Amino acid sequence: MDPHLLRTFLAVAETGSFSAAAEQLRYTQSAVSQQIAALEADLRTPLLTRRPVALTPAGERLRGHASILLVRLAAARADVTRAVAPPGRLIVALTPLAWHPALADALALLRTESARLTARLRLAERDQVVAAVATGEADLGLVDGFTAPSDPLRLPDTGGARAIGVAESPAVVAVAASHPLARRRRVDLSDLADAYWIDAPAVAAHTRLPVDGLRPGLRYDGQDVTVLAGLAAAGHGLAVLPEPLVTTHPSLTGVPISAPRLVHRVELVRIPAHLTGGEPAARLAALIEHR
Amino acid sequence: MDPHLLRTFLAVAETGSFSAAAEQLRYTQSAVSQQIAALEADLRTPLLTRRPVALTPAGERLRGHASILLVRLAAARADVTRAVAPPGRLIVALTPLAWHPALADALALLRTESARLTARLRLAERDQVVAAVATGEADLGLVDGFTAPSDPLRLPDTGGARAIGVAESPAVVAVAASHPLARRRRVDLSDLADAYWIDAPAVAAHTRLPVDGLRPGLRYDGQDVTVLAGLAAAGHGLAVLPEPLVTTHPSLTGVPISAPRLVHRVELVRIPAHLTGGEPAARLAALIEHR
DNA sequence: ACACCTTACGCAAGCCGTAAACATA
DNA sequence: TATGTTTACGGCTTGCGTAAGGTGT
Repeated sequence: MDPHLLRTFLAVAETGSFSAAAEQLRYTQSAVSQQIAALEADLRTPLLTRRPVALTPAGERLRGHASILLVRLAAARADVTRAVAPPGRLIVALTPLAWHPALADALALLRTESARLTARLRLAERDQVVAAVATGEADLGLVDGFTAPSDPLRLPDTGGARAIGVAESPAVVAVAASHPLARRRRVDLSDLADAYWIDAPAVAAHTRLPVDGLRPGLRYDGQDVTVLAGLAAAGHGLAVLPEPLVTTHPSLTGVPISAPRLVHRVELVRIPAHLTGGEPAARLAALIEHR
Repeated sequence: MDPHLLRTFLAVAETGSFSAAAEQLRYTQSAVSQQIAALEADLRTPLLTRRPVALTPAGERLRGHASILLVRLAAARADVTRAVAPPGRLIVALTPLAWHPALADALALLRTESARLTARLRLAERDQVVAAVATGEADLGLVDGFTAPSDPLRLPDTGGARAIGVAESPAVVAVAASHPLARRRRVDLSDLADAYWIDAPAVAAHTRLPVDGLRPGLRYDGQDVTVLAGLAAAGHGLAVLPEPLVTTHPSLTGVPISAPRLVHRVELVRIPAHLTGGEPAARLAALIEHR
């Protein structure tokens, strides 16, 4: 169970191909084959079926562990290595829907305080945001999701990063103004099982909505919220979105959700130990928390 | 950051000696030296001071990460490997104070149900109990600790094990019946900062009591609750213990604690995925939970 | 001087790449 | 037959042990 082997195992699992994984990791196809064979020999269990390449049940379990392990390993390295962070650096990773104008304000204030601050925002998926913070690639993270009111988000276990809620807003079903649903006062999500939904995993992990059986009609793989809103406005399907976002979009109507009780929640992700000093990241975290 | 290197690093950190670590891991002293050197070269940071051997700040941080990583690695291996658990096996790991007669009853009931069940109890420290469950060495774990009422125990992050509370009882200060304190109706822990305490880390992690400055007068390194109670009864010092335990001991008096609010709490540790079936462990968990 | 960690060096095992063999759609 | 994984084999690297060399108490 060398971390090296776990990394190539993950690559194979993700790409679904030995050769693609080899190319991605700059190995030969043969090396990947040997590494997988070594891993299977070590665990005395087949992890993948070949032709087609797919995960066995044991492989599925290993996949979950492996991704966590590799992040924690990187986090450990970052935590030990990180001696003195470059003082003028501030990298914030965030999911698209975690964006809030207040963040812009806080950043602006920060830039007036510290003369030459190089701030950088990076959009990414939720798991990648948490991983980036854990590994020190980002100094701060903002992630979002839909949960029951005041329930924490169920984030993946990754490194020693901690998350605290910083904002909650009502969740609504966003529909085109012309849509019949737009005239409803409120709606129960389970009544909409037959409707078509816009699946935009890179924007909002709709998969995690606490309602099963929602049928995706159109899939959008980009990260731009505007595009998603535009698709909904054009009548391509429904989407659950935070209410403030829908309100600012003229051709969208937000229908309150009667059940299940659902809010859009934003959480700030940070590594406790590394934000005690007066670094820009600590300052920004404080600004966001006590907004 | 090979797991191999992490393991020897931990051994050196624990033993405080390269040669002792080498002996423990069946290496030569030279190999350990080379491994530590490799680790330090990889991380570009000194982890240990030699002569005397002690952890640098970076080493301290790595120690925390390494122990978690190794447990998770073992947990991953166990989770993937564990194909079919031997049906008649049931290993329960527990901390000494997590014992409860109800556990004996549940086990007895289980043995009447399953004809040939080989049950086994293993006493260990709290972290080791969690680790044993995570790695599959134990099927079920019971850990205890002192917290505020209905607060969960702050367990170390180890593997994918989950803990749920199964019992709470009042915490009292146990003193010899002849002790002046025995006549008090109740007592504030912070008033007892000057008293002598019995430090028994293997029985109860008193270090974790939410009160600082308690001065240990006598240290007991065994795991036997009876011995600890006996020491308290003999007047060697005070000890915070669960009230039921003190009540059953004739020569001990339990003085209720007025502040801080404190209870003795027992939690059941288990791996969610592996207890869905009708295995003995799942059965026992259900019996304990719904007692 | 002694205990203990580090360095030098040789050997064995591990690991990757090339290339040929093999399997499946 | 084409695509893609496995096996065979050679060369290089890694990592341990033995033994000699430092270094602080």
